[in-house]
Amino acid sequence: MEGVGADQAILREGARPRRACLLVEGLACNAKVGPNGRRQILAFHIPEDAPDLTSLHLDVRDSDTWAMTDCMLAFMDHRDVNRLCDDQPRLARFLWRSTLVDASVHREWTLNVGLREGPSRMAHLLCEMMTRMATIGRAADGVCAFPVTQEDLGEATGLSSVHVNRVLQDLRRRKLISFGKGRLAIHDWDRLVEVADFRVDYLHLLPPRAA
Amino acid sequence: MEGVGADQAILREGARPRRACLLVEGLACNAKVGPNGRRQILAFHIPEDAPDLTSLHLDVRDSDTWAMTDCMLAFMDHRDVNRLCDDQPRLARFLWRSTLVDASVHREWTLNVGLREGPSRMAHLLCEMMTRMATIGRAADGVCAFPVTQEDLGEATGLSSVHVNRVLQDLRRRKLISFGKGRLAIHDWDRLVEVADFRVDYLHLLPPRAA
DNA sequence: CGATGGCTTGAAATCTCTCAAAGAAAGTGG
DNA sequence: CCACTTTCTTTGAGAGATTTCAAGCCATCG
Repeated sequence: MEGVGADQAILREGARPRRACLLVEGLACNAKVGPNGRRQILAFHIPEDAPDLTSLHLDVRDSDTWAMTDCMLAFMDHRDVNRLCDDQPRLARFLWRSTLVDASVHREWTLNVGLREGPSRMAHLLCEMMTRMATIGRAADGVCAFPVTQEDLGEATGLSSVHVNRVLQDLRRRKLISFGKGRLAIHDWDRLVEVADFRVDYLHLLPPRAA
Repeated sequence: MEGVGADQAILREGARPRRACLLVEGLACNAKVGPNGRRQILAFHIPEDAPDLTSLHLDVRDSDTWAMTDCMLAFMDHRDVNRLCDDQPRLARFLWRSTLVDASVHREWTLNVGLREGPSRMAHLLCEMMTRMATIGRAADGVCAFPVTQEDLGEATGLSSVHVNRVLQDLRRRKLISFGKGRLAIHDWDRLVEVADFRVDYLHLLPPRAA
């Protein structure tokens, strides 16, 4: 278990990690810097995510992982993970599956950035975050923590921070959401989903286990 | 081995394939339709690609796969693939790895669409296609087949077909490329790479095997 | 209390889109 | 082989979304 402070790098592009990590607490993101030094956020990581299963079989990291808040991480050597996977095909399949879900989310993000316009694009991101937070039991009554700046939202959606501000105002004016002070509240889920064109399938959520 | 005609669906969103497929010949793409019925192409598939390893561990397909030209496909039952993987960890790792590379490509596409502008975005796509075609031995002297319409290019880059046309004209005028009649020629690789901000790492190409 | 980082606003500049039409190219059937 | 149809490409021009630049505001923190 290790802590990483807010705005610190967890993993850098070009690194060759020898252990896998699990995000236990905090908010992190996966990002790349493009031309003109601008950053594109490619995914957000919330607790229970494994932000770097990718390195299990890809030598060199192709993107950065940043802690957006103070984070707590758990680690396990690749060697051990691989041994476990060899012994327990079900575990291997579970981990593999989770990387496939990540890929599916990436596809949806490409679509999001590629053909939805501002408000819809932002709405989609917010729907996704709320859904995922709910899945790990960290959302209640349409409210969850989402401690990012408007600039971060811009980097995730491919919008300028100025435009993010205007888009958020638009969504607020329509009484769909509240956002501020690290907190996201969705006031009208159905309408937001509609604005976002949010179809949850791409998250490939597992059916809740019987209790 | 099965053939699929141009513009036919190979796999549909919502399907639950029970076999994996390998593209032997032809050009295919992975795509989703967004709101307003527009299509976003998420990846191109060339021979030797396995366009649907995803279904090996994800029950329901989250995107469509289309044949862009006549395609030839080889199939193998998931059951058999899984059995092989259980017996041969190296094969399992190879297949898993290949899905991780797909994810990496998706990340780069998100960046591409998210923060590069028209000409750069198009240039990046063309660099990627040329590199991948060269990798399977299907490019020579900066020329390869790329039988897509400008509309297709628009769907892959998130640009309108009208704008694609103008962007292509721009790249042609700068003597960087030729494109037409299903053929792509890159005249000045270095400058195109620069325009594209193309850094090949994300493709995670394997070092060529010793002969 | 000053300083810093984040949020908000306005206005002009850009890029990209849409609409509309015309020109090439390719395929089809007689 | 030509006439015809369809699909793809090209052009122009106005509309729209989004960006950039610039400034001011507000909160938080040391």
